[in-house]
Order: sequence, then C-alpha cells, then structure tokens
Amino acid sequence: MLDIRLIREQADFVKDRLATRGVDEDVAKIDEVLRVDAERRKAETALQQLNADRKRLSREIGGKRSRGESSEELETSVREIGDQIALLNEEATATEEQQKELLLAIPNLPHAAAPIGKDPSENPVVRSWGEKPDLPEPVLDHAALGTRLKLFDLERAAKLSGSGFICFTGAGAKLERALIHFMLDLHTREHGYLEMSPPFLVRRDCMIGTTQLPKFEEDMYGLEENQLFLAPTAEVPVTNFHREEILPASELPKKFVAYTPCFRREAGSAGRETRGIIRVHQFDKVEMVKITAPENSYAELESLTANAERVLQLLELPYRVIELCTGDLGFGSARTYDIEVWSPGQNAYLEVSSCSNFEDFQARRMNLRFKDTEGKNRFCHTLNGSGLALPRVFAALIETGQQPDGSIAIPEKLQPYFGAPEIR
RNA sequence: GGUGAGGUGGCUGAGUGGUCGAAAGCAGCGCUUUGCUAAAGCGCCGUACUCCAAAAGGGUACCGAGGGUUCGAAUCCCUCCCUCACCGCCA
Repeated sequence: MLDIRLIREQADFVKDRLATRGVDEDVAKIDEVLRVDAERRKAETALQQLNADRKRLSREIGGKRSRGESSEELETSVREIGDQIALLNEEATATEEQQKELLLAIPNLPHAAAPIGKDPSENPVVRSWGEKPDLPEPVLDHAALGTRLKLFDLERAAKLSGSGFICFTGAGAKLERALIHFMLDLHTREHGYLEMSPPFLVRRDCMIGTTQLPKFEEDMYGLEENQLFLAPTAEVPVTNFHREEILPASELPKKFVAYTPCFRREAGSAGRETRGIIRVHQFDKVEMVKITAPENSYAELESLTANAERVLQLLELPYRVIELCTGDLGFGSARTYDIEVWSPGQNAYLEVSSCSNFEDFQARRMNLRFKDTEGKNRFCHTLNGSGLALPRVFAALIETGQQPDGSIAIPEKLQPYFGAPEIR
C-alpha cells in the first residue's frame, strides 16, 4: 500500500513512477484516490466538529443534572446533532472504505534503479554462473527421466487430485526430501536464518498483508467461505508473523527461512509449461524472508539473492540472475532479481527464485513497524526470496546429472542428504 | 464440540453511565542533588486521523472487533474474534 500522504504531496512523482509499469489504469487510480481522499477529509472534518459539539453539550447536561437543573433543551439539541452525526458518519465511513479499497489496488512504485521496460523480454541479465553441461545425446528431459527411473508419477497423481499435481515416488521422494533438508541446513547454518515451520492455512488479513489479496483471489485456494486460504508461498505466514507489531530496532534485521508446500490455482495458465513438473498446483519451496530497517533493505536484498544463488552453486547447477524490468515487476515489489536455473531438457532457463524488496509496501498493509533510535515508530521494509522452489531444481538436477548409462549423478554436497552418489 | 473465566497504555493493574485518554506502580527520558554508582525530589512519557501555509497550538477517534441502547459508553445490551482453565473427542 502506498502512503496516501506521498500521493497527496507528490502526485506527479507517484504517477511517473507508476507509469513505468505500463498500466494506464493504475496511473488513473491516483487521481481517483486523490478525489476520494479530499471527500473523505471533508466529511471527517465536519464529523469531528459535530462530535466536539456533542461532547461539550453532553458534559453540560451532566453538570446541570448533578445540580438538579433542567437540561431538556440541551438534550433536544444534542439529539439533533446525533442525527446529523449518524448521517455524516455513514458518508465518512463509505469514503474511507473506498479509499482503502483503491489504495489496496494500486501497485508499489518501482525503485529508481529498476530497469525500465514493458515485458520479460526487457529483463537484463545481471550475471551468470557455471557452464552449461555437455550431455551425451539424446538429452532426455526430466519427465522422461522421471518416468524411466520411477521418480514421480503424474498419471496416478491425477487420479488423486487432477492434473497439475505431483506424486513423488521412491528415490524421487527421497531426493525431494534431501533437497529440502539441504537447503534448510545451508540457510540456517551458514546464512544465519531462523527456521520456521508455519501454518499452511492463513487468514484473509494475512493474504492482504503480503498482497495476494484482494487483487489475485482467483489464483488462490480458499476454504471456509474464503476466510482461510492455502498459502501460495511461505512468504505469507512468515512475513505476517510480526504483523501489527512494533519491533525494537535492535532486533532487526529478522531473517527467517521456512519450508512449506505452496498452493496455486494457476488460473489462466492451462496449457503453459504443462509437461512434467514445471508448473503445478502444489509444490514444495524453501523460502527466505527478511524484515529490515529501511536504510539496509537494499543491501539485504543483495545478500538474500546471494544466499539463494549459493544453493545452485553447491548443487553445481548453472544459472543466471536477471533483474525484472518495471513492466514485469510483481504487484508489491520495488525491485526484484529472478534466479533461473539451466534446464538441459527444456533447453531453457527456469525461474527457481524471485528475490524482492517490497520496501514498506507490505509493512504498511500489515502495520508492521519498528521503533527507531529516536523512538519514532516507522514502517519496516520486508523482503523475500525463494531458496529455492523445489520441482524445477529437481528437474534441472536430474537433467543435468544424466549419465550415458542411464543413471543420474547426485551432486557431491547433496550426497550426505540423499545417501547415495547416484540414482539408477 | 461443551462449560467457565477473561481481553484496558511498553508491562502490571484500577476504573461498572458524565469533567476518563483513562488512577497507581514498574520500565523509559530529562533536570536537580552527587567524586562515581545508588537513593531521593521534580518534570516528561500512547497511537492514528484531522485543522492550520508551516511552527506553535487546536480537534476527533481509539480501553479485543463490529453493531445497539443513551443527551452522553472503557463502563449497559447483542454478535463475532482471541486467550486461559476444565470436560469430551482425536492424529
């Protein structure tokens, strides 16, 4: 959520920044929110005046009564004021809600350093790591490998839950577990994150806090008449962990890591990347979340991204880091790096992590603040990044590890977790 | 699922219809005294919104949330949420 004061005081700046996202309707919302804001304040000011009158007169009534004097005239006029208040109160509440609704629908301002562009084709490559492997022909993709070695069973998973679900089996299930364990250990032991194991079902307010709602409700799985939602990412429960709190500055930055399954409807994605396990309705992910002071959030974004990259380096999987241009930036993000692993089977890079700084956009929605050294309450900055999303790492790993004899080599660092040097 | 108790400021805790944004204590900040510490005394010490060009200074709202009763609600009534205790059920 943007700061209404910033919009009021620097409307042109806000519009210019918003325009870099390339969505005219969003820019138009600024004028709308300004109009509603003026209305709201007008109603509120009038209401406050009436409340002040009522308060003063009511006290007078109290005084008269205790002295045994008649207060009937006063009571009549206060009753009239009460009627006016009821009327005006409705107006004030309505405009306030309207304003809130509008503010919740306006995306974050891209950071000044975010590259300007209209779609993913304009995302610059920031850096690359590793050499693409020279694999013996024919190169099999993960779906073929998985079927041949019985690592997962998509047909039978469909019997359970429909298309878009994975059932890992045997060595595949073990590999999945090994990867999760490996990632959690890396981030807790070497990168200083606190491990969390949060609920997978979260309340509506939390989904609003991290910007999944209200705009993207059709992509979410809801329960109990949509008062609870299956979290599409651990970002939701973990970032909201401290919602509505004022944290001591000395406790920042907070660094959390959590493994959770992630649930996504992927509405409108039918037919896209449907082969194998690249795009599914439920997948495992290890997620990192940071809550920081504003001054440090961009330095923390760099280290967060480096922490995610480290996973691929240790797994010896080539990858590249791209930065999202303004037109491709997520709704709440000011700046985002995507990490894409090389998939020999797809002959393409696959997104396995998205590391974003939301600045105070989420914090404002969840009222997450900290007390600075001067004792002032200020909004925190929040960040998150996958570290990493499992199925695509799984796919890249088995594709990259395929051997001429049909077996799959397990990266050295993962072997202690997997318990064997290869799958065959 | 059932029954009971309860949700007040950073914390503890008083307040059961009027001048209560809320006693008192603790913690915190400032000053005085002091060689330092301690102790003592005095003062300050919530948040949000809003008015004013701004500062100074006003105003309104907030005692879990939302509604209601009333001239007036932290206080009375209703609904919901949450916490705790016990019972039932259960991985």
